[in-house]
Amino acid sequence: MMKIGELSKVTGCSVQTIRHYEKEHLIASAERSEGNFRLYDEAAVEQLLFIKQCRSLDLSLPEIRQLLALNRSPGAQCDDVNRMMDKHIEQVEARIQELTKLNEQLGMLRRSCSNRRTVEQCGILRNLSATPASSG
Amino acid sequence: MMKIGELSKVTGCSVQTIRHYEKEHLIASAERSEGNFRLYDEAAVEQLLFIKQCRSLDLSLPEIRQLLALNRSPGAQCDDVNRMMDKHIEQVEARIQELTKLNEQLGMLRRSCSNRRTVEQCGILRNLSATPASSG
DNA sequence: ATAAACTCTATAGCAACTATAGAGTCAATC
DNA sequence: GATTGACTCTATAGTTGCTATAGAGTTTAT
Ligand SMILES: [Zn+2]
Ligand SMILES: [Zn+2]
Ligand SMILES: [Zn+2]
Ligand SMILES: [Zn+2]
Repeated sequence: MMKIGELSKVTGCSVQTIRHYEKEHLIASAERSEGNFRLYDEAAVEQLLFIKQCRSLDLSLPEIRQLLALNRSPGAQCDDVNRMMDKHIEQVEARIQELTKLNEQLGMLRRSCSNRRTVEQCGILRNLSATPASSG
Repeated sequence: MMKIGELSKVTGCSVQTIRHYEKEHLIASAERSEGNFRLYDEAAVEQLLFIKQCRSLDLSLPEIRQLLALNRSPGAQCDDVNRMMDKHIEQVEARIQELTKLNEQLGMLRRSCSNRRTVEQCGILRNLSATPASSG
């Protein structure tokens, strides 16, 4: 059994993050030592690494909670997992599109200014001030 | 002079958002009526539209505050504006790259499961559980 | 006995809002 | 003139996934 500091080192999650996950019910309340310190075993390490892996894929804590629940009910079908992943992928792709469009607009705006002008003639500020044209 | 509700309608910013911008010093404290209602003129409309335009480009409130300050000091050079825009564009591009990579990983993961399996054999959950391989 | 290193709980902060509660204002109707 | 309804006011809490802090207790070493 290890204390929270060691679990933190082993998994690369900060101590506060681990406590945060406990509060959010992503990991079970740990056993406690006589002095009220949290005690963890190998299963906790694995679960925390699972969570970390999910977070690196930008899955939300509620999504991870759902995956963990499915993981615990082995009779369940994969459909739920797949639906969630599809939705998540959709959102990531939508965000990429948004940002790509944004990037184009920023590029155009940036090109409207050359250095060594004073702000009065600044194309950037002028374009920002202009009433936004119809988006066509 | 108009009250906050009309300013909200004209600009498409919510009433709370307008009050929030005031608290954050993006717009000046408005004049008040006898009954303590905020009163706005056309200049307020324009400034709010400027802010809205900046927000649609994902500029942060501090960045917008800086642009507004530059806008008010006409002798200033464009360099500051440009530096900020370049940095902002950099960050947007970095985020796009991150998300694109993420999207690839999610796609691979998603393909590791076909429907109508039970969770025990689920490729997604198994891959999430596996200790993350070196990223090569 | 004392210090260092660790842990505990509870709370506040981040970003840019959104939502709510409880109270006050204003114009119109009965 | 009392009441309704629409509007506004301030202050506060919630969103997301943490991070940082304060103040106290525990453990280990000297
Ligand atoms: Zn998601
Ligand atoms: Zn310029
Ligand atoms: Zn920025
Ligand atoms: Zn599956």
